[in-house]
Amino acid sequence: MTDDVIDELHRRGLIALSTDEEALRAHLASGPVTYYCGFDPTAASLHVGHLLQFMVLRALQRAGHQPIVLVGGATGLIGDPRPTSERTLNDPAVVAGWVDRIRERVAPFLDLPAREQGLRPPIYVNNLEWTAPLSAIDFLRELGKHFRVNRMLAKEAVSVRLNSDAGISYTEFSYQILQANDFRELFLRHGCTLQSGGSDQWGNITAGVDLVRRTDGVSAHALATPLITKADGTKVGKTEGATVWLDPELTSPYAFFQYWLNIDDVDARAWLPLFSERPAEEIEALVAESVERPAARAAQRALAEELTLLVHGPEQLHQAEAAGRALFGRDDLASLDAGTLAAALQEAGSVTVAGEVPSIAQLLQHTGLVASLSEARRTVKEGGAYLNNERVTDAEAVPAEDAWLPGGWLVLRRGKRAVAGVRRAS
RNA sequence: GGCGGGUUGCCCGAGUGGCCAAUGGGAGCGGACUGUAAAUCCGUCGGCUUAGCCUUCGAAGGUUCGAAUCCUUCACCCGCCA
Repeated sequence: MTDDVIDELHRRGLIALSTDEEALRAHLASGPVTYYCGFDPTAASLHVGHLLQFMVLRALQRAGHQPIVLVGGATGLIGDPRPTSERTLNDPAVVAGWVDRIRERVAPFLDLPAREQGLRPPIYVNNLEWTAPLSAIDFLRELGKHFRVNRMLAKEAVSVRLNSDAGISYTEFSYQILQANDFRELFLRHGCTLQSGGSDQWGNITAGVDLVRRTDGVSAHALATPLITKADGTKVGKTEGATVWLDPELTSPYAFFQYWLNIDDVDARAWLPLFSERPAEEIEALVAESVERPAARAAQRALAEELTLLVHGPEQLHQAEAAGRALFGRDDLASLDAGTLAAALQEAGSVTVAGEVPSIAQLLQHTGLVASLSEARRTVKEGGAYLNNERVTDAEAVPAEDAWLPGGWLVLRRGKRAVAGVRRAS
């Protein structure tokens, strides 16, 4: 049992808000604490933004505490109020599918350390278990009585929406009650006394702390991570307009690795302590290195390596790294051996063609580098399409016979970074 | 239930009968510069068999030579009143 988790979390910038910190320190020092963090299934997978929550969960687990991972099978059906507009309700069967898929992907973050370092294995729960059986009468009598509408209206997420054109539905307004009840259920079932989450969840989290105190007379605790932002103000966890997911079927380990490798210097330095579990001195050294020789991208590389390893494992990391070297290295493509090329292109994404060879515009579309033929033609016109590292000038042209590289491959590239392979069926 | 306002391309937001595939901003994408950065500048930004054609302005009908723009009905959202 180490008593400096809070120090570590502070050092890494992972605490934006917390309930009485001295009380929390004392609580953590008094013995293993059961804590939880919830994830709502609003998509088939979690993304880079959720990764931050696992950093907190892991740090607490390393300190000897008992993690609970909650997947919101119930709350995912209701929808947490977003500041912009009302959410579209998802089909219950779809949400149930997402719950399973997310739970599968989440395992390595906490199960692996439990197995390898003898830490406490996580408990997995789904709030549908206790929320679905809740009747309207119970909801209103047992839970509703503990909530003052005045306070509920004052919560940031609600007040923003009340003042917007979109307004807020009763459904989403009720969300905080459900999340508060989760905390209480976990307290009753598992003795859970600490909840962590993003600072955008703070209103919901404190609603739970309040509920546990009112109903059970216990002072529960809460921690919230800061909202991470990018230096340029754009959304975190997006690239090429697409979300960077943790599920390899949605975002390949190669693309995941590339995402981190490409974040800008300012962000890389700022995010290193948040996302890296390296010792403080090592992180400082990497930041210094990044300032001194930004072009080497030491901070980006460290993040890419550490997180790809964490999310996808050593084998995938190795392949993602090798692919990046092959595709962006100085070497002439034709000089790469067939095996290296094939492995790299399979990582990057590839399609196989049989029979008559399609035009370059069609190949760009087939590989997913562009969404439509119009976009393919536009890209060529703008000088952004490359075949084997040579700029393409005619979108309708068919790749020449001698363009095929060893192993029957073509390397298509859009812009500087988006690469895909085309293989000829033998 | 009554009255009023609204629904436009990824987002915000102009547009009130032809000059509208639809002003502008943001995001995205490409190029130049670089470091597979950032900032900046330039270009682009519905689709297709691309000097042309097709489908878009909540949905369905209608008026008109012609509609995002006018009329009718429906759906949804917002506000005020009951």
